[in-house]
Amino acid sequence: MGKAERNLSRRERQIMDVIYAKEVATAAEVHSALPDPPSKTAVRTLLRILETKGHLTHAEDGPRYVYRAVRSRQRVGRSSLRRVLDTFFGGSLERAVAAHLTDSTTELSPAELKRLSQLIHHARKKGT
Amino acid sequence: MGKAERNLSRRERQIMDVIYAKEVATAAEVHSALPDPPSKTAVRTLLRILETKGHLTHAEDGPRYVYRAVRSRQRVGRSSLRRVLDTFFGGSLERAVAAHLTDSTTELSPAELKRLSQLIHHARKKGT
DNA sequence: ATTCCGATGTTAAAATTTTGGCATGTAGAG
DNA sequence: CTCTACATGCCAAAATTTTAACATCGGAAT
Repeated sequence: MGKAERNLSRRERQIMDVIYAKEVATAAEVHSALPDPPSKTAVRTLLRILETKGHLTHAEDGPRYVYRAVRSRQRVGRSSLRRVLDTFFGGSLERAVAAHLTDSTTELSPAELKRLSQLIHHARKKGT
Repeated sequence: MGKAERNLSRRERQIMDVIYAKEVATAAEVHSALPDPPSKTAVRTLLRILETKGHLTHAEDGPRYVYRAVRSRQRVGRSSLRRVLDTFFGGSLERAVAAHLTDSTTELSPAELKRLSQLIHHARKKGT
């Protein structure tokens, strides 16, 4: 998690999360995806603030705005993942994967496992 | 990330992160690990608040308190990981791992890759 | 054309968060 | 024993965050 994300307030972060998850969202969509949502007006205010701070941009879609994150999902995702690894798994991807696999609520399809396996296989070859 | 963590303020979260990363920490340690640290008094106040809210406990070590998280690192780590997967990687572990492996700042030892490989291998056998 | 609906911007009050001053207590050095 | 250093608890001020009322604008339907 980068410097930028660390300085977001709680609501701001919740909103950024919604937008990262959906890639793109209108104020109404953000509103309905928020936990304990405040009024729609309040959500719009936050969206405008986030835009002012440079975290979001919007495009106009007819009468409404469609918001999108400025920093790419890939980029922020990577640093968020790293933060989780560092904070909870001693920086180890392996430990994180182990924890995830043994999580009872996790369901991995055989296909996904296979792709994962190939991924690791590739990395091992490369490293050698 | 569970309901509990979602309701933490920015500073509270920063402090919880420090404690999860170190497993255990004194007020002074938390203070020196915080980004843009406020006064030590301010940190102690936050620690007390977090304890009141049930997120931390302390044990006495001579004259000072040693704080520790109430919810286990494993447990919170799992849900934090899941939140990152859901928010940035469409819920897919595979995509997250792919992103992590191609992250230029990532250094994985051959040994870790091997263990990772075995981990997946196991999961595949089990799933079948 | 007019009205209605739903969108946005502005602004300021309410609530929460964040901070540190001050009082107090205790272990350890001299 | 006394003094110093550093710890804690309490509390209230300062700063930030969060909220929504109100004003406005524009498109769509009657």
